[in-house]
Amino acid sequence: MSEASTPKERTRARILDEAAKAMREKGADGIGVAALMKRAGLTHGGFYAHFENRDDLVAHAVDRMFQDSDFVLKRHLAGNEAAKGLSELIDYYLSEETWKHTDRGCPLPSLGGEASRMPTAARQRFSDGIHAFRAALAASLAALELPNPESLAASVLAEMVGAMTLARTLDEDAARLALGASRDQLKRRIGLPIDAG
Amino acid sequence: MSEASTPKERTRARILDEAAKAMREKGADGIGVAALMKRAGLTHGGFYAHFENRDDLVAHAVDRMFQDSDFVLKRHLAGNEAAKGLSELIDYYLSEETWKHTDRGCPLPSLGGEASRMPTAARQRFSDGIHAFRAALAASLAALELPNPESLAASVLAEMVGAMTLARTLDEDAARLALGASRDQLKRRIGLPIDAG
DNA sequence: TCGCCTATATGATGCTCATCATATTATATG
DNA sequence: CATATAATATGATGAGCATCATATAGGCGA
Repeated sequence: MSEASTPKERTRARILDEAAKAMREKGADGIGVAALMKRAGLTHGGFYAHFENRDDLVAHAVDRMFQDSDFVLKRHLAGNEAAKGLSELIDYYLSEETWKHTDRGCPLPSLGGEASRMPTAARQRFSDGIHAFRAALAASLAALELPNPESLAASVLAEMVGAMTLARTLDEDAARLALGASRDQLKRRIGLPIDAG
Repeated sequence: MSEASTPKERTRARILDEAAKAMREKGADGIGVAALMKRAGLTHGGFYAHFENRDDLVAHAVDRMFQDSDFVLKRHLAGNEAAKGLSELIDYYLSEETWKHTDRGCPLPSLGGEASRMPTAARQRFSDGIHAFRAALAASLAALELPNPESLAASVLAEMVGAMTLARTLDEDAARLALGASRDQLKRRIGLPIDAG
């Protein structure tokens, strides 16, 4: 997942990978230091050679999550015509695959609500991640020559995050409906064709 | 806040009021049994005379939160023309007042992300609350004779929840922009007039 | 006023957690 | 092969937690 030069850096990256997965799946407090280190194939003692304390870990884990998110974002938006990129991104972000795999990709649906209660460093990472996501959407929307691309981008991002948040608390059938509704409405208001399905 | 007949019922209601406030503010795990009972003017021992265990408390506290939310919902939507009611609801739900007072009203922005990780009883309460919210929106949208009111209602709810979730992780200036953007875009797509401001 | 029952308080138990001091293993260098 | 240094392991400490057994207090019928 993450490459690094020294063995220690590789170990640190492994810890962060596991933390990023576990926290998206179980919440920021959902995994303790000992359990996390075990998942990384280590014991709890070595933890403080890699991080100042648990808060420091959380902040860097949030970074790691937004790296995943950015990767997906760029995979769809970059090197695609704007309309196609946006359509693909909406379909992927609001897919049943994404619904199922709570430990991957964008941290906002699973941890967005907790972000405001996190220590400053982690919270700042969320803030930066949101701005970057919104800016990427705004650029694509501007390319489509839609009016107020900045405002529309904020609105689109809000709906994407909200729809997945809600869908994840619903059972599978209700989630399917909610996700489909937001995929359709989002494409409609961006002026994209709506595929049957 | 809540009335009841026997003293014990009044005590229980007080505990639930405090739990509902504290959990919206600090997260579902943000307050322990002892601290909660102290906020209600009691000590920790009596807790189990009112609730089976902590999970039971959480489930009923979520109920209590959706009662607050429903009250606000109906205050705006009922006994108002549909257009006016929706406009007021959007303005209130996405207001800076709501942004500040994390311990009041709808639990979805603060706890929506955690809901999927809660025990079944609490999670079911969230699911019911979402359906009721969506149905109320759909009824108002249908009165406006908009196409696909059910789908639109799901989409509008998603944007409302997502916008407040994101705004709460942003600083005040960025939050103001995000909330304003979603207020405008929501009204635009519902065909409501957009007030200057 | 006396005793009963309901509601709340005290105190204890066992668990999980973050953190740290110290020991041990692994790696690299001479 | 020996030694120094870096990386991880062991074990302990103290705090906070949910839960429960038991004790006390406070209102109500006699």
